[in-house]
Amino acid sequence: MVFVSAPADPSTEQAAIGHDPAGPVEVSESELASRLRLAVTRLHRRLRQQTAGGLTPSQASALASIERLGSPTLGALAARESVQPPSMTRIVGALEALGYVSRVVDPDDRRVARVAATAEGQCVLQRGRTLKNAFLADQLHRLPDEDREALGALTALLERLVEREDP
Amino acid sequence: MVFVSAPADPSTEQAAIGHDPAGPVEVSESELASRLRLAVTRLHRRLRQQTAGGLTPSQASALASIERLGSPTLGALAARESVQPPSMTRIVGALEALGYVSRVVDPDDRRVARVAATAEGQCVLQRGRTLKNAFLADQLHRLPDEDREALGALTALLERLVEREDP
DNA sequence: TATTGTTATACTCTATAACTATA
DNA sequence: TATAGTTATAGAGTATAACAATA
Repeated sequence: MVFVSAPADPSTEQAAIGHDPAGPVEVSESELASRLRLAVTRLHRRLRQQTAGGLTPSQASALASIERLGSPTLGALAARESVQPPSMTRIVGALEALGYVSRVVDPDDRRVARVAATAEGQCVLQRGRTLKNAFLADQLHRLPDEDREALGALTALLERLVEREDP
Repeated sequence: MVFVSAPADPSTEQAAIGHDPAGPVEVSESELASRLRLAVTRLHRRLRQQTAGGLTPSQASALASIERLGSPTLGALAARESVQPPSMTRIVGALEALGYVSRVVDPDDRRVARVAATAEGQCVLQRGRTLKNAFLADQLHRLPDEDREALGALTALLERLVEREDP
């Protein structure tokens, strides 16, 4: 059982999540897939526009993965990010130019390039600075508390969805 | 209160949402915004790859909005999709070439172009055909039931988030 | 003159193919 | 010969600026 909204007060649940006054709805897989796909497409577009000052979405995502993975090889990073190696070369190149990551040739196998976040890169990550969160954070701020909490739980779900290996 | 799995390491994450042994986690707005942004970026990338056979994400999204709005003007559609008018001109042009929408000059104000889905376009929408849902539908199929239900709620939330007027 | 949409152009992100260097 | 990464090139998708048609 998942508590989407505060379970103690079911009367607020309808108001919080979705528009359907009939309450919880059976959602078919394909319809849900379709809606989720559209929502992700649009939200991504909105987020892409918040370009001023920070990293691009790809850069931010890669930087987060770099820190999480430690010192991944460029290939491993590309796989993790669902991107081809040449694309990752460019992304990492940009991050390197910004001073947020460093490239180190692996001593054991000199074909391999390992990527690590610099101190400055870690700063950027930790502070979540990028200004690009402003729009989202503002939207989240306006949500009812239950919705925001639910969104936290469900974002974790989204994350798992993306991180599955089998594409 | 919502019980959220620790976002730090998905490989150790629990199967369903509510059972993190570390206990409840407070989710700050900015951290949540950051995680949601990354998740959306990555998921969008994954979905973008399912290109075979169907519409591009932009086209699918626009087509869905066209049907929902009835016969929107091109400008209204652009606003709804968070895209500039020139971009929408291109997207609609592609959909028109595919035979899924038709452009009609508004008789009252001949500057205005109204866009409507053709019968074939509505077919495409209804059948949710695009093959591109395959990946997502498959992933959803593997989720525990509770998670899938929760995801339905999340999607509704996401939709509302995107549809807000103030950018 | 103001507004709606289009055309022209450029930038970002990503992909595939070909190449370099190590192994 | 096989592998890791890079360079070269091309194709989406979107943006801004300049333009056309209409009001």
